[in-house]
Amino acid sequence: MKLDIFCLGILLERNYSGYEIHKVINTTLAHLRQASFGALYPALNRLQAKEFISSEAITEDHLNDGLGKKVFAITDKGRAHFKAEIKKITAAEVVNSDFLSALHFSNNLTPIEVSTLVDERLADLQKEQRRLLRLPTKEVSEGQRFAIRYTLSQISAAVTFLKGEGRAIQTLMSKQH
Amino acid sequence: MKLDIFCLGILLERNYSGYEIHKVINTTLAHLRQASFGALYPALNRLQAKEFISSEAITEDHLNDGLGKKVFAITDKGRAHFKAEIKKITAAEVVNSDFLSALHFSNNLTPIEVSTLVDERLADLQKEQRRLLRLPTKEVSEGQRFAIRYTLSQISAAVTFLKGEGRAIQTLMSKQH
DNA sequence: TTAGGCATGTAAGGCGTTACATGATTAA
DNA sequence: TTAATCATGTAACGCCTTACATGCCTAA
Repeated sequence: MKLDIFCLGILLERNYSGYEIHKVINTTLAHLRQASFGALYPALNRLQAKEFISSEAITEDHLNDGLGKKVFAITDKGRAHFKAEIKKITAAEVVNSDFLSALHFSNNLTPIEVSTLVDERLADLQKEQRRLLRLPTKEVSEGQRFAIRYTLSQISAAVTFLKGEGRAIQTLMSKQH
Repeated sequence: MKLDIFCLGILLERNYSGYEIHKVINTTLAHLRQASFGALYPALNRLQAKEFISSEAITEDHLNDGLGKKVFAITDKGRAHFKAEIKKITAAEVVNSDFLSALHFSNNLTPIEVSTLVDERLADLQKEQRRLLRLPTKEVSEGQRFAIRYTLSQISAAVTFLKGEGRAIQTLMSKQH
């Protein structure tokens, strides 16, 4: 899902400034995707150029140079565009895992490097698990709860696997050396 | 992990042509990443320019225009580069799920569209599960087995979740309409 | 007063995909 | 002979990250 469309989806809920959208994506929606400012601001400007969103300047200064806080609202045209685009999404997922690739080639790593990698991944997973568990479950849609629970089940399986087999690989790797 | 480095890792095992590397990545290593020809051939040419790999022409014709089958072999310089690069990999993973994003915003979809999406994802997961189970477990390194088993455990958890809660969401979505 | 968060934006570059272009070999 | 698979490559474009540039507001 392109960032442009993702932003429209967020603005469906309520109005946001660009800075706020960045925060929402990278904190409460971090299980779906990430977004940097360098991608986000041009995306919002494209959406506005296509009249999918409208903006209202909040701070009075810098109106000419485009700076100062702006709050965006989705337009009817934007809502229609979002509904059309989300229907095009298929179940196909793109895989690209540095962690698994490193482990696949792990006979080029020392047992210590492997176990560090596994431990770091475990720590990241548990941090993400805590984040998701802190998220509000009231006042969110069924679909939002679904995405959270799905991710939690994936994390849970990964943690279990790494705690079990992750420990075992360190012993096995040691024997190869 | 950049495609260049990934290719070096594959060539560590044995010599391959570009076409064969493409096949290996997109079939037996599909749980790690994908690669298109448009990315692969320039990557191999870059690696050769840096003397990380060497090539031997197999077919005698088209030697001048760069066409005709070539088989690549990793050099000592390439081996050293790979070992240095794989050590740099951290446990951080990038998330970007169209499937989950669509479900997050699924109040803009009909119950039928949601259930189609879930069913397609389930079919994809089960197809991938069968592929991984058919993969040889002998003659592969401990790390390779680890990556396969990790992915299988993730798929297994996803299938269980979608079969259980995935059915439930269809009922819940219907009530919202 | 200074560090950190709020706020917007541009420029360069990285890494990839899709589509196109070409041609050989092999099995039905 | 024809379709599929083998085989290599380029060009255009998409979408993103990192780094840079600027400046305000607020609480310790």
